[in-house]
Amino acid sequence: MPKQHYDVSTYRSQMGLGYLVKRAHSLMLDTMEPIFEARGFTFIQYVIMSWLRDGIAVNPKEICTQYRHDSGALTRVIDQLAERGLVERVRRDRDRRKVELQLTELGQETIKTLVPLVVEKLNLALEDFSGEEASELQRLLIKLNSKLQSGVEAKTPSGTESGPAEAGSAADARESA
Amino acid sequence: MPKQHYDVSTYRSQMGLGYLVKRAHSLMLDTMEPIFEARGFTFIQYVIMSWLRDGIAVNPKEICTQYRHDSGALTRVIDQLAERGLVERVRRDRDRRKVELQLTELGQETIKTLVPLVVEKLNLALEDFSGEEASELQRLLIKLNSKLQSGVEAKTPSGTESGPAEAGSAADARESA
DNA sequence: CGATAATAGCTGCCCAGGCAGTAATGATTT
DNA sequence: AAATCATTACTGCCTGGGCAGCTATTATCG
Repeated sequence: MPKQHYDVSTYRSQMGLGYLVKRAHSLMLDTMEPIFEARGFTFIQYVIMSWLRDGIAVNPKEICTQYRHDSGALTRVIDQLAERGLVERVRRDRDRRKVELQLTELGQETIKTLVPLVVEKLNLALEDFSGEEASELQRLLIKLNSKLQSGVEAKTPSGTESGPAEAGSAADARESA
Repeated sequence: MPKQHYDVSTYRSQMGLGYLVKRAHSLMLDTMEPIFEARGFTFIQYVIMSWLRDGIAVNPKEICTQYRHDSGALTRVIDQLAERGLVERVRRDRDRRKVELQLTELGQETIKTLVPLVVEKLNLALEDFSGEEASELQRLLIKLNSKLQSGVEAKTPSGTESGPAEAGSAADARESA
């Protein structure tokens, strides 16, 4: 049985992790987007270039899984970046299903100018944080993500899903009397 | 000058707050959505009912600002909830521009069955956390949000930014009973 | 070897959110 | 009181993500 960090009788959604994280995400977007918009980029475009720069990923698939982005949507973003000459798609003979993404010179220059702006914003967002607080926040988020990840993955096996879903709506709720 | 939590020369996007928060948000959605989907609801529908239950908001506007949700999108979600008889729109004479949202009996029953499931998921996500860690994560996220909020607000170009102050929003709602 | 499954990427379709504009009501100013 | 501005909720339109299906390639197994 899990720890009772939250209790049903006292739980209020405005204090829940879901809300806090959603709000942080939304605010983070609003904070960063002006940087990119002013230069004709979108946030997701920056993310992809940034990941390529850092060597985190070279295939669309890797970005999909690690950044949790839809495969189809990603294809279109890469199309945009390729059209603007920022990234290139390379087919390797090793596995011809895979596409290797590479930053062009223009792409490298671009990301090199964007990263400092992002770092500045991050530092500004954390300016009231002590070094310990900042690293603790990072550590706790990583820990949370790790746990959530395992929980999500555990639920993917085929057909173990209990409810047939739909149709029942709220009637489903009062069954346990 | 802001603290140098991140440095340009060593910054890697996979450790950045933006990524960690985005990932947490995405994973949180994936964790929670099965609860609602199996019962014919969406996450945002739950959120609205939950906020109404907790008395956090009674007007669409309040939900928009506090939950950072688009006004137009919210109208449609409320339409869905109203069609299913979960919430009602009430026009008060006090200010006929505003709509007061109320959970119907069905809505109250519904949210009463959903909240424990959410709480359970949250506790599960935090089961490896000590009490201190959990509250520290909450505190740091609130602190971060507060800082980000002020940063975003400061950039509104049009209005005089010296605090529109939004005279009486939550208290306003209560006295009209 | 051939057949089937699995993987990577792409395309089409649908839906929800972002944005701008509108109508109704209320507040403020003159 | 009239005029102007502000606020609230709603609507239409568009973009972008989620999902399912498709193709090409590779892996697995009989």
